[in-house]
Amino acid sequence: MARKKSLDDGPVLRGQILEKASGLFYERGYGATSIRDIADAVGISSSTMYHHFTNKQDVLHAIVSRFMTDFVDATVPTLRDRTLSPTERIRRAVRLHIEISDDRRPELLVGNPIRYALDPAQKEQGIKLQSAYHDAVRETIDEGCRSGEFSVRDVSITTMAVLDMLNGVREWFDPGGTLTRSELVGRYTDIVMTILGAQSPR
Amino acid sequence: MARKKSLDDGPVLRGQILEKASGLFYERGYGATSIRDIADAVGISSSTMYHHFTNKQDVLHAIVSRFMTDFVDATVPTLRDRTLSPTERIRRAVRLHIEISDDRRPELLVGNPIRYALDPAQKEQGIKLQSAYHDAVRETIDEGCRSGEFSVRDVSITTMAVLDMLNGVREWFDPGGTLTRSELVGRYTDIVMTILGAQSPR
DNA sequence: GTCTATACGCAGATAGAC
DNA sequence: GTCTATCTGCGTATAGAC
Repeated sequence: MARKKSLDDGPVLRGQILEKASGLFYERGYGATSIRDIADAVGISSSTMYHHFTNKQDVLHAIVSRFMTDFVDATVPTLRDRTLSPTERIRRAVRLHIEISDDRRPELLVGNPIRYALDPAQKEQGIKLQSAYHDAVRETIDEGCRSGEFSVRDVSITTMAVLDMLNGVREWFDPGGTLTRSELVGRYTDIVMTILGAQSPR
Repeated sequence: MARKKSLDDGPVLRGQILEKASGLFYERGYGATSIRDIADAVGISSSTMYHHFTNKQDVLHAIVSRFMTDFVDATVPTLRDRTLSPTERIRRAVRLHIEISDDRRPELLVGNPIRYALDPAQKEQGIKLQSAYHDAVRETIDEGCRSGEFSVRDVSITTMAVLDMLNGVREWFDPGGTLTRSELVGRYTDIVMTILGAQSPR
């Protein structure tokens, strides 16, 4: 207690802005959401927005950047954990990928406008983070092939196929439907293991 | 020859508008492209745009609708062709899916803003077309399972996994890269057959 | 650090002549 | 069927007081 308000409220408000902004971008799209909309949702004036972010693009970038950093931090260490077998690492990554995609769906889907809305430097940063994850998956699959646990014809193409499969889930999975998330994870883990030609299906 | 200009130019101009519009939407995004931008690209005035389309949303809808109709027309008859084995039907569908996605990439990616930019009725039409394709794939896989050609645990989930894998290609495949399109089709066909547990890799 | 007020531009869309 | 001219609103972004 007794923390100074000024040292705390800034970050807190910034977080609130990002939260409301991702929700609005998710619902209406980036282009259809105005700075005023976000300010209204947070309960501040639109000019206050410009005190915390330089412009609307910066808000988008902050959302994407934070999400992707969190995603990489959550997955890459597991994929790089040499105390686990490649099979086990991939199994865990499949679960994490699906769970994070589901937990933070708004932030994730906000990524769609990235193609147009971010400037080259911002886009570059996103691509770097994405590559860190992709590379970790690719190298794990490669390692599994060399150890004999996996068997695939082309590691790079197979990696992209697996990642696209996992990324697609966010577009159609309904958390309120009859298929539970953990069942989905189970099914997808099996499919991924089949693609990788895993020897021991368990 | 000797066709009346007035009977021909309308449709032609409409087609030109759709072509330029999909290119611009693809490059800059739907939100960042104005009616004036499209009109300038075609070489007409912005008000002429409103003679051919009721509004900007209508232009987007026309692009998406035309593309999806063509896609369904190209794939579903093959998937429903009972003179072919399920294996052969899926193989052809994989090829068509990848080739059409590549040939008409701008129109396809324009689909991204659909989530926000189209009204419910327009969205509904798109979903219906998409379902026609998805259902055809699902039923072909199901038929292959019943005939013993395929073996999967859950037909619906496997169908989504396969479709997501195929849809992902458009995001990363570079037609000018070292991997040729036909090699890609070959690799993806193999992967799909692996997922489906196809007996004869042929 | 937050506000009110406002500049400024551009977008979608329409009116009405030819 | 195409144009020129124009309306109208909204969005980003800033100035400057408190």
